[in-house]
Amino acid sequence: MPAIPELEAIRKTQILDAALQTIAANGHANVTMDDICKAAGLSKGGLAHYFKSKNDLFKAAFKAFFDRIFHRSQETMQAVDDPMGQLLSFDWLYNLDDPDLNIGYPLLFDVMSLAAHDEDYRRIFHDWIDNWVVLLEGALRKGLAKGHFKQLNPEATARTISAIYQGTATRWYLDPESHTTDWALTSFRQAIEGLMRPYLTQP
Amino acid sequence: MPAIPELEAIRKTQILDAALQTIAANGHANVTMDDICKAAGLSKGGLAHYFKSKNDLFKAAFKAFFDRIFHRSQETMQAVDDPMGQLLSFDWLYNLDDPDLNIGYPLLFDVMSLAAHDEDYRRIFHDWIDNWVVLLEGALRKGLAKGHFKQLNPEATARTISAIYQGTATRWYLDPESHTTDWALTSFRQAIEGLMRPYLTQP
DNA sequence: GTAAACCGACTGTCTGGTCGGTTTTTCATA
DNA sequence: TATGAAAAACCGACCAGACAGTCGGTTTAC
Repeated sequence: MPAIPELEAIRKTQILDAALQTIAANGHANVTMDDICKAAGLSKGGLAHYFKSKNDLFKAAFKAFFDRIFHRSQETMQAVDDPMGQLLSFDWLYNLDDPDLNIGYPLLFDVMSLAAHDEDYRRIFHDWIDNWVVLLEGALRKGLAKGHFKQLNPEATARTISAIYQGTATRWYLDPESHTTDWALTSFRQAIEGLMRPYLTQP
Repeated sequence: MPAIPELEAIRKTQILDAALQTIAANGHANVTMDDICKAAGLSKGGLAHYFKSKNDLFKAAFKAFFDRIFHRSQETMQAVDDPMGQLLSFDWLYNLDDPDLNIGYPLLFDVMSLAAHDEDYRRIFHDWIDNWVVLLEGALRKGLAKGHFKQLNPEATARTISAIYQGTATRWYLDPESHTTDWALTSFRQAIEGLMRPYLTQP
């Protein structure tokens, strides 16, 4: 019987947080279980009590993080009312003062490189994308319902918009010397506005 | 004295090719020197004669591949004359029958995840991007000179276009069930055409 | 003969997972 | 409330496999 009912949840998030920090700082390939143990303040055996294997832990960590970041972007988007404004509401992606992002970008790159060879990570990537798409699709449908937009395929367009965000963000994060924040902000706005122009009812 | 003058070059490309195939198939983190030795038909000592360390070999392999793919895209683009056509000439990126791409995508994801933690790989990524940008910039400058385009910043716009390609391609490759080739082709065209519309002289 | 090219057994290190043991908590019972 | 058995939580030494790099020796080319 459990000591404290919430203990398992507490320990698990403690371990997952430690794993995320360590993976983001060093890359998944350079992280050992000992590293995570130290970061989590637990012993090897203690950690094994909660996660069967390194693989299990890593997958759980990635899933947990992308869930968190999704909920956050959902909130940010819902703070905006105008559908077009919602589509453009992800400029917080380009703010490195945000601690989530310093974890999020390395993690995303790790997931992508893993997804190229591992079905489970492909699934994690897929789910993450789908979350974004559902959000953007919501804004597009709202715009259609309000009569701001016309004739667009919400899902396909949502995927395109999200791909534009990702493409711009990748460059901005990995090669900041050549891709300033100004460039990133201007780029995604111009690209998304250009993409949406044919679908606007009031030009 | 060298046995055959060209031997070193032959062996090196032989090893690099083997490394690229193996890395692309398994991911850089899952490749051992023995794997590459087998793929290259050389022994450990033989391989060591040409590359000091795993690190050296991997970096050389990545560089070699991105060089190759750059020359190829250069040729493809120069086969098109119209500047706007040149900007849209990278649809071969969305053809998985192409053996280069089955190597290229996994490699690109590996480089990005490595670049997040290693300066040398950041440089490789940077150089690769720059090659693309120079190509696209050329097309944009040509369009300006010919009077097809106006008022655009060639470098910034080239970077945006290249980011659109990359964002779309990433989705298409890693999550093909939700991102069909049709979607990819339509997406990048719509996004790039939308981006370019304000800069066109003849609408 | 000599140097480059190549071989493959060996070594030292790293690391994930295991496992016997210890501490802590719970709870039934007196 | 005291007690003690049982379960959960946790520890860390240990093991076995994997792997990069080395090195003495062999083959090949000139």
